[in-house]
Amino acid sequence: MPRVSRVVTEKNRAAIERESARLFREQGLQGVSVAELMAAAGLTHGGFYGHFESKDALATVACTKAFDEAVERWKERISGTRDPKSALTALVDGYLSSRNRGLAGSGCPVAALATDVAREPEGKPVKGAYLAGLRRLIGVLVALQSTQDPTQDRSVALAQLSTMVGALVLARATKGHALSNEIMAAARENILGGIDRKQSAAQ
Amino acid sequence: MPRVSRVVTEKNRAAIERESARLFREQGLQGVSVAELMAAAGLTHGGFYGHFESKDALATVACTKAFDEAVERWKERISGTRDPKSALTALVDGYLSSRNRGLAGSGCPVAALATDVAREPEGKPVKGAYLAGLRRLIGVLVALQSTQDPTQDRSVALAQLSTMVGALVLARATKGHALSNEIMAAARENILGGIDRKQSAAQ
DNA sequence: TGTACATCAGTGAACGCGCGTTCACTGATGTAC
DNA sequence: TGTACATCAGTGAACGCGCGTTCACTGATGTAC
Repeated sequence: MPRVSRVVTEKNRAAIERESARLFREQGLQGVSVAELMAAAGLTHGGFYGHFESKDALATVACTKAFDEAVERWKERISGTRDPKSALTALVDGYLSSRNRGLAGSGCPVAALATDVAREPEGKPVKGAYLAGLRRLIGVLVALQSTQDPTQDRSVALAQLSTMVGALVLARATKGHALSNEIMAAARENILGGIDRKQSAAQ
Repeated sequence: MPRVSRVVTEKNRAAIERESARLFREQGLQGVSVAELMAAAGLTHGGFYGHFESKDALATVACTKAFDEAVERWKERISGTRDPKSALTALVDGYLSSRNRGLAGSGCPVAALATDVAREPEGKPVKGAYLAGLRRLIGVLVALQSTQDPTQDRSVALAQLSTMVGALVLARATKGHALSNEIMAAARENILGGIDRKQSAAQ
C-alpha cells in the first residue's frame, strides 16, 4: 500500500507518537526498536524516516507528549476536588495505586523515564524535554501547597514529588511482593499523613 | 596469554564482578555489553563463559555485590555517629550529595537499578537479588527510627527511603540545572526537618 | 467535471555494525610419578 | 626435587540475529489544465 492521503499520514504520525510515548515509558528509551514502534503503530519500519529525523528525535517528541498527558491528567484529577488538600489526596491516591504501578506505559513519565534520561549523554534533546515537562508537573504540585510561604511551598512540593516518584519506582521493582504495597501505603501516609486517612493507598 | 594461575583466575573473576557492579549501575542492565564488561576487567570477551553461565547470571551476582557494598557503606556511616538521629543525618547527607549524584556506578543500587529491575520479565533472578538487597537496606533504616512503634518505624523508614530514592533519581535526571540541587535540599529538609539544620544538602 | 501526470507515503530488501554466545586453539599451570 | 604431560583460563574468529538507517520501488493521492 503506497502513498496514503494527507489525513491518513497525519493519523499514522499521531499513532507513532502515541505508541512511542507508551512503549518508551514501558520498556525504556533504549528498550524498544524502531521496527517495534512502527509495528505498534500498524506500519513497517521503512517509513519511519519520512516522519522523524532519527529515533532520538522521536524520543524527544514522545517524552514531551507523555508529559502533556500527565499534566492534563493531574489537572483533571484536581478539577474534581473542592480544595487543595483534597486535590493533593486525589493526586497521591491516583499516583500510588496498584493500577498506576502496573501501567507504566500510560503512567507518570517523571518516574518512568528518570533513570533513562539521567543516562543519556549531555546535550541530548530528550533531556531538555524531560526537564521542561518535570517543571510543569512541579508547578501543578506547588500550586496545591498551603504553607503561605512560596519558598516553603516549593520545597514541600519537591519533597512530595520525590517521595511519590521513589515509592512508585520501588513499588514497580518489587511488584508481586507484599513490600510493594507496603511502600506505596507508607509513602501515602507520609505525604497525606495529617490530611486524610479514609482511603487505602493500594487500590 | 592462555591459562593463568588459580590466584589470577580468582582475581579476574573478582574484577569482572567489580566492574559489572559499577557499569550495570552506571549504564543499566541492558546498557553494557559483555565485551565492555570484560574489557573493563582487562580481559577479552571470549573468556566470559568460563566464569558465568550467562550475562543474566552475572547481572544477578553484580546486583548482590552492589547491595553488599551499599549495606557496608551505610553501616560504616552509622558507626561513626553517637545516636540514631545523627546516624540518619549522616546517611541522608551522604545519599543526597552532589558526589553521590555524580557517581551512580558506586552509589546506591536501589536507585540505580530500580527501573531496570522493574522492566525485567517476571522470574528473572536479578529481581530476587534486588528484592533481597532492598530488604537489607530497609532493615538498616528501620533500626534508626524512634517512634517506639515497630509498625510506625517501618512505615517511616519506607517513606524516607522512597524520598531519598526519588530525590536522587530526579537529581540525576536534572543534573546540571539548579532544580537538581533544589530537589536534593528539599528532600533532605523533608526527612531531617526537625532534626538537624546545620549542614547543607548539596555538598 | 474529467483527464494526465507529478508527487510522495509506505514497503521491504539491504547497508554496516554490534550484540550474546560458541568454539577451536594456545601454552602456562598444576599434578602424577 | 625434577620431569612429563594433562588440564584448562584466556584468546579471537565465527555463529545467527537484530539494530538504526538508507534506498529503489510502488501506486494511490493531489494537482494542473
